[in-house]
Amino acid sequence: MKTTKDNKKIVVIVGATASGKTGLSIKLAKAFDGEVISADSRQVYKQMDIGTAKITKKEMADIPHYLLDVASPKKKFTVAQYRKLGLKALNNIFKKDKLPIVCGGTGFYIQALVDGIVMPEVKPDWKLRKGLEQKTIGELYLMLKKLDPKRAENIDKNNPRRLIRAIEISLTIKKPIPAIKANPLPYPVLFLGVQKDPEKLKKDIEKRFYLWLKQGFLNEIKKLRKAGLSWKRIEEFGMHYRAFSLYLQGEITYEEAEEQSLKELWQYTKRQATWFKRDKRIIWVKNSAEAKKLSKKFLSYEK
RNA sequence: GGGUAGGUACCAAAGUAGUCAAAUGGACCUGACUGUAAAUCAGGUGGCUUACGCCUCCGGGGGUGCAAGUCCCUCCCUGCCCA
Repeated sequence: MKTTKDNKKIVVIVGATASGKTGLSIKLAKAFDGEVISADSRQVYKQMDIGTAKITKKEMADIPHYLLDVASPKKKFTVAQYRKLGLKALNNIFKKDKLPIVCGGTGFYIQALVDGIVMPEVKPDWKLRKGLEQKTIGELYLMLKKLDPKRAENIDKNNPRRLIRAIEISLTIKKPIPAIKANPLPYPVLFLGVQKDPEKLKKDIEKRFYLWLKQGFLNEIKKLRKAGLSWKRIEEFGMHYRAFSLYLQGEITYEEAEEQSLKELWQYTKRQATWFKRDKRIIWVKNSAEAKKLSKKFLSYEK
């Protein structure tokens, strides 16, 4: 089946980590002549393969993939860049008359791309941040209120990270702050969610985690270090990257690192679930057959 | 056997007479998330109740006292030190 120029559609695959999104994306891509746009905030980085469960060349089975390895782990990658590159990839795929399959676990990225958030690119200003970090959240809030009353209205007042970023943005793009407006893609989108029994999911996460370790996850971290990343930066990647950085620095034991990783991996899947739960467009499927059926139906009608 | 420190809610750990259903951290649950998102943040976590409130609770038992997690006696248990 082929999509045609005037029949542009998008399939989105979401789900928890280790739920089987990747496998499904390949199946759908093969069945419906698609190409994959990854939506994963850590797989965008080069040199982070094992710990991000990045799809391998072999697994790709010649299906083109986008938004993988597009950034240096030294530099911060943001949603704004994701959206920009994602849009480009989308057009690329449409140009080839193929079906774009957006697949990943970073709900925020998917939202930015598909539902559209217009945002100017603002690079992190480390000096600024360092200064702001000294302030209390009350002070930060007041500051933001002065700079951008509108943004201050609906920001989480207790969240220093968001406060700082908001200030940073309004300071560098000067006034007036562009109202962030939703700018959804003008194409029909099918949202598929890969569902897995929680018990099974937990087991699979664990299994995959130990596989990473066996595949040399520790070496991956060491390589990142050699490439010049600070421990602090590696810790920012979170979860097992943080836990094992701590271990390699001698701050916690290996066992503690394992335990902490597993714990945080699970907490992460719960956060993902919370995020996806509220998106009522997502149709939850239990297997690829179901997904194929739904996709077929979705793709068969003309726009 | 002697000495000593301790036994507090799922865990760790404050509290040493009233303002304690009991600080704080973790874990867990629920949730927010339109600019670091694998990040960050919020709320909840003895029982019943919409709520006011009521009941149960700080190793066991017994006291003192208007009032006890907090004081006294005793028993049990744990750590450490000396035998």
